[in-house]
Amino acid sequence: MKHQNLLPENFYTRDVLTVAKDLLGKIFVKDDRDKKYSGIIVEVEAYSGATDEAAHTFNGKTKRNEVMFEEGGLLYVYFTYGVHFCSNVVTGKEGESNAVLLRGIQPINGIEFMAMNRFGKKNLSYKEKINLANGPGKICQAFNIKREHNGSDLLGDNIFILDNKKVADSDIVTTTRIGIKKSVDLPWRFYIKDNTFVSRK
DNA sequence: ATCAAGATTACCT
DNA sequence: GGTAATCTTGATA
Repeated sequence: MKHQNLLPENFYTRDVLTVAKDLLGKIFVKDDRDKKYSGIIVEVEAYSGATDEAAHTFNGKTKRNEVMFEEGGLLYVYFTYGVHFCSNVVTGKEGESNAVLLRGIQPINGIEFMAMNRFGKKNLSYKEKINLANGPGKICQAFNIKREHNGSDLLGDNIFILDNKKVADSDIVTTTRIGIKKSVDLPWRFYIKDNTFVSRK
C-alpha cells in the first residue's frame, strides 16, 4: 500500500541544493511494522562530489560511498568516529554523487520507541525530548538506522519521505556547515527558523 | 601492514 | 570549553 503523498523519484533527481531546502518540513518515516517512526525534517546540509572538498565523494568512488553515485532517491548511511551512523538522502542523476545530510528531526510518531533507543526509558524530561533527534547521529540512534539501511530505496515501504506543507523561504535560515575542515565557507546548511529541534544555531 | 582522520556525541570541569 | 569513546575506511608503503 502506497502513501498518497509519497515524494516521487523526480523530487530527488534535482539539484542537491534545491532538494536540501525542499526537504525542510517534509515527514521522514521509518516503518518497521511493529515500530513506526516519523518526524519533520528541520535541519539539513548539502554535499556535492563535483566541487565540494568536504563531500565523501570528492575523490571518487569507493566501497563506502558508492551509494552516493547512484540515481537520487536512495538513503546513504555511513559510520563515523567509531560510534555513530549518519543518514543522507542521495540526490541528482546517476554519477553526480550528491547527497543531503539529515541533521535535525522533530519527532511526531514512535516517540516512545525513539526514547527507548536513545535513553533506554520511556518517560523523558523536557530536555531529553528536545534531544531525541537534534543531530545526525542522534537521528540514526532514535530511528534505529544502521549499516543495513545503507542503499535503502526511499520509494520503498521501509524508509521513505512524505510531502507536507511547504516551508516559506523567509522561514529558512542558511549557514555554513558544521563539523567539517574543508570547503568550510560554502553556505550549504539549511534549517527552519526558530525550530526547537535544530542541533545548533 | 600500518596509520591517521573522521559530515559526532556525551560528559567533564 | 575540552576531550574521551571507539572502529572503519582509505591512503600510503
